[in-house]
This record gives sequence, structure tokens and C-alpha cells, in this order.
Amino acid sequence: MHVETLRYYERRGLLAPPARSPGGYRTYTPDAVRVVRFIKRAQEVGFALDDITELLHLAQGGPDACDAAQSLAHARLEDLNRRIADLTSMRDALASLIQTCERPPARRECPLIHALDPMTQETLS
Amino acid sequence: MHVETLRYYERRGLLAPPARSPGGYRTYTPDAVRVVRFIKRAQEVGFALDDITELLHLAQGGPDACDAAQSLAHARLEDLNRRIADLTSMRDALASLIQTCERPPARRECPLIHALDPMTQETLS
DNA sequence: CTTGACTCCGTAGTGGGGTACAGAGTTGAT
DNA sequence: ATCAACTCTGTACCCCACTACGGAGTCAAG
Repeated sequence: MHVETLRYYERRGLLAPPARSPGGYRTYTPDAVRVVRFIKRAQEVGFALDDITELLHLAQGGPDACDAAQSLAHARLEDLNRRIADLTSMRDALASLIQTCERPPARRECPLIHALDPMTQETLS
Repeated sequence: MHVETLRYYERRGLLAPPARSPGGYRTYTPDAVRVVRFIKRAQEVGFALDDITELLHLAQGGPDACDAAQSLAHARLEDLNRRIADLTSMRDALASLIQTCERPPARRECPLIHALDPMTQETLS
């Protein structure tokens, strides 16, 4: 954990400004550590900092908060699925492009570059 | 295609500066259009603009260029696979987190928020 | 020839999640 | 008391691929 990252979270309102030592140093409570771990975990499952800010507020709230958290999570899940689908179709397209390289090149023409060239392939997208 | 995007590509060296009309307007040749389409296609399969710049240079080169293009493509492919794997494990983690919501909440505690809280779950990561 | 829609230019801003810097002050161990 | 190693502050910068702005000039249709 970088120090600046903590300051950054504080600026963003994810982390309450902690008490200070006589010299002005931040003194973090165990609770603040808990919050930071929460943030890290939430990031790991795909929440953005804005979402996490909201989750942290929700964590204080009552039972309604639970529904809100759940729908936030569902939105993130769909987001992840979309991104996975996008990347997967990219990957498949690139892989099949690379396949063309396996075939012996007709002298002086790179099949891969050729395949990307709209001159020679009018049939894609 | 936004005009500014074309100017941007020109600045970045992806697109050769085109000839100008008497009034100073860019007049693009069909070849320039071809290059732009090449760029778009390459982007769609996951190449970054820097890679594409290189591919475009390679497109002029001889047979060595083909190997270079191929290894560039392989690097991109591995990149995509890595990103897909990352997102997939995120998705699975989030999905199983959401699963906890399906179970009836023990009054006043959001299971999802609960699950992210390091206080209550010391066993993850 | 007028009009409305376009393009010219350079520079600056966007978003997301931080990271870097400089110069001064503080901490804790020896 | 001394010293290395840390932290304090604000601001600016990183990446990437654009996008926006504003004021002036140009193009093509009617």
C-alpha cells in the first residue's frame, strides 16, 4: 500500500480523515485498516472506486441498503460479462487472423497484414 | 469517424499528412481511407495505436516484416488471454458473492457487504 | 452571392486510479 | 543527540485514445 494511495482515498472520500499525531502524522485506527481492506477486496471483484464509495455508505444503512448493494453488484457483474464477451470475440478474431500465418505465405505478402487490409478483404464488418 | 480523430492519427504518425485543397482543407486519397480502415480493424482485434503504427511500417517491409507482425500479434493474443482470465476470475468471485444474497439475510446485515468486510471473513486472499 | 455546415489551427481537458516531486518537518532507534 | 527513514503539503503528471473549444476561414448547394 502506497502512502499516496491512502491520501488519495482520503481525498476521494473513501476513507475518513484520520486523527493526527502531535507532529501532524496520520494515525490510522484498526477500523480504517478494515475499510482499506474492504476497498481492496471490492476492487478485486470489479467494483470501481465510485461504487465502493457508495457501498461504504450503504454499509452504514439499514436493510434497504442491502437491495441497493445487490443491484450495484448485479450491474458490475453484467459489466464484467460484457467486457469478457468483447475481449473474447477480439481474441477469437485475432487468433483466426494468426491462423492465416500458419499457412505458407505466397512470397513477399504477410498474410496477417494482408488480412487486415481492407483492399483485399471486403467481407468483414 | 470524427474529424479530430483523423487529425489525431496524423499527429501520431499513423496517417501520412494528406494533400490540401487550395483553401487548406485535407483531401484524402482512397489510400488514406484504406489505411484508416486498416487501423479500425486492427483496433477491433486488440492492437493499440502504437502497435498499429508498427504494423503499418511493417506493411511496407519485406518478408522479415511478416515474422515481426506475427510476433506482435502473438503478444497481443497473450495479452487478451490474460485480461480475459483476470476478468473471468473477477466475475466468478463477484457471482459467488452475489449468491450469498440469495440466502435469506439474517435481519439488518447485508450479506454482500458483510462478505466484503475483512472483520467477518478472514479466510479470503 | 448568400447561407449554413463544414474545417482549419493549437491547446487543453476527459476518465480512472493512482504516482511523482520538492522541500520541510517528524519519528523512533541508537 | 544524532541520524536514517519516514511523512507532511499541494500540485502536477502518468497512460490511452480521443474530444472539446473558439474564432476564423472555406466549401457546395441553391
